[in-house]
Amino acid sequence: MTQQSDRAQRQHLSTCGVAVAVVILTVQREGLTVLLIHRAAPPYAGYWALPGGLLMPGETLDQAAARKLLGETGVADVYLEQLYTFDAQPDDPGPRAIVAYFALVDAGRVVLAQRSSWQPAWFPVDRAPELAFGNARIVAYALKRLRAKLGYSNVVYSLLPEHFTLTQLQRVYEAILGRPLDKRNFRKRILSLGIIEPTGHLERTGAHRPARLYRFSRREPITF
Amino acid sequence: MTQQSDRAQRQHLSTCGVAVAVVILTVQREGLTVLLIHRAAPPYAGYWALPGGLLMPGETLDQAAARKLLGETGVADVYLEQLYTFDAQPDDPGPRAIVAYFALVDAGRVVLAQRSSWQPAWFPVDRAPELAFGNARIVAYALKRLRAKLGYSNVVYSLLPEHFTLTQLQRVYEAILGRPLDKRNFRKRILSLGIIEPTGHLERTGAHRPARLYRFSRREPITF
DNA sequence: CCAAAAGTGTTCAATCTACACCCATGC
DNA sequence: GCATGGGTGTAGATTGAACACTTTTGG
Repeated sequence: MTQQSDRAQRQHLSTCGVAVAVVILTVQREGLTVLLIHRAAPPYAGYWALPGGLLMPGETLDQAAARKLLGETGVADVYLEQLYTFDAQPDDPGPRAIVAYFALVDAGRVVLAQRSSWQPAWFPVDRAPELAFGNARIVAYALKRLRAKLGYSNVVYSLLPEHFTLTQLQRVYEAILGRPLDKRNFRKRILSLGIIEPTGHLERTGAHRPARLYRFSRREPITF
Repeated sequence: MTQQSDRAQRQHLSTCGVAVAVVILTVQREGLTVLLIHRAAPPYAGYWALPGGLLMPGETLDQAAARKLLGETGVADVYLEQLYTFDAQPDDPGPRAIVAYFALVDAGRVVLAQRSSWQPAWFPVDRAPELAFGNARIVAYALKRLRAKLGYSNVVYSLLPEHFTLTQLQRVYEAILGRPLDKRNFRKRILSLGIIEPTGHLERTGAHRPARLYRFSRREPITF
């Protein structure tokens, strides 16, 4: 987000009671990480916080969340879902309610918006610093929901490239759940879920037997 | 809600961007019914709508929802849960976002707030009139969530009196799901869920064998 | 030839589904 | 004595969990 629009939002703030916050998650070598921005100005100057801000005129909640996501990461068309609406902390100025979203992005496609003074950075979800605005409860909630959705949805489609192997997919699941999974059972369950399909091509990289490539049948959230 | 506080909220309206709406459901002879109020004044004069309104100063979202529920029905301490946050319809005045809740109440305990000009009334969920503020999507969502939660939670505790028979409980499940359930399977599943326990007493009313009475182990939402 | 990752089936336990009859009571 | 609703068990199918070895490739 630019400094201009930030200022515009601050003026808007006293007349608008609702804000969005986005829990942007990705999987890297360190495991599951969350994108945080560093606050330079009060309130909570010096703290880290979730990307977020006020609704702009004429904008829907989903659009505001997508705008925040795009502004911080440069990505669109990823898994983005409303999580829950939290009360603001009693003593915080500004909005009364925070509509939280969570998004999953492929770390490889993200270009962090270093242009702003916000210094966005990835933190492992279990080693995040203390957060502004009581945002920690939002991250905890996102994590819980994500883990629950792994079992019956295609949430992770935006954490992987267009084509991928079952082993890559399994690594993502393991990173999110924080525990190893049995290979054969994983393959059976995933295939019976019907969210992915073979491309018919093979991956021929690496010092091993070529691997069948898959893709997600639908690259959009499936709701049940 | 009184006319005074309604007027106070209308003034508050232009400075506050968030409202709550409550889908209050109960089970009656006709099946699952939803509480609606009749709008006398614009916007949507003459339409039926969900009980709702703006957040009052210093109040949390949950408190606002509970206040609305108490104001319309006189009940508290029932199942009340946040559902989802919806965008207001683009052309509607007032709040930008509607935080929807759903509540389940025992029709026997409710005293409808006939004092106001709002004429609250129960409508079968599948035969409700056209609703103001695009509220129909909220009712549909509540219904879907309620049915999903039946299988693994104690949601229905506030639809039944303190003591009840398994058959009464089954009637409630059938009314919500809209289909008959097998008696033996229902009893096995419910008992294995561990949300109810026998009281040790018997119901001796009716021209039939006395029935064992049960109660819910916890009369508060269980979160999983 | 060796390291690295891909691929593949079976057994057992637990859970879910379908299904029918006898019993205690009030009238 | 009969109508009403209460109470109970089993067999078959499905689902989920545990578990180990062979294959192909690049270096």
